[in-house]
Amino acid sequence: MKTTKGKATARSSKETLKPVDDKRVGKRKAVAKPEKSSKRQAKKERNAKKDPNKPKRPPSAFFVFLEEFRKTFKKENPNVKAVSAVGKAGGEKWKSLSEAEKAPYEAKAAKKKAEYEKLMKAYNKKQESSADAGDEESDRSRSEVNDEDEEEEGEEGEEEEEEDDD
DNA sequence: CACCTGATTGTTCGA
DNA sequence: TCGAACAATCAGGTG
Repeated sequence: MKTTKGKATARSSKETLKPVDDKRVGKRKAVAKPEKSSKRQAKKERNAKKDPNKPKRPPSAFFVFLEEFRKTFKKENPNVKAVSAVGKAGGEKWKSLSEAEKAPYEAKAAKKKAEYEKLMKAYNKKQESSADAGDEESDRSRSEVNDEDEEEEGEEGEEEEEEDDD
């Protein structure tokens, strides 16, 4: 367990309790290797192409919020051209939001994740098919999340808590 | 000309 | 269990 540090993945317990920032990765590039430009940010799948259909990670609630925030931010700050500016402002605002406010974003992120899981299945399948292709259909049949289950705004009825602290 | 970097947090996979 | 990487963005900077 190692609670002494547990700074990372502290979310399991209570990240908010202790400052997790600390710039753990600072620039997600040094940490492990202080030197060496190990900064590979996924380029443009140009030369990557390592995986035929590697599903891109779904935008987290923060990114969903950021997307909208960027519009607003740029709208009020069309002069700002630094992506870091939006990131900082977004991050700050994000922390300012209440769970209820983040709920809609999380819900959206949750949906993306659901789709991502589906893609992952296909992705894993593809890799496996590499060795032996042929029965992918049988296995996928049951594994497949039903053929056409478009829940859409179903929303399961969660969120919408309406905290209304005001 | 093309790719990398910065900056934010969250999520996800791998060892 | 923990860490490291990557997701969008966008313009500037570098090889």
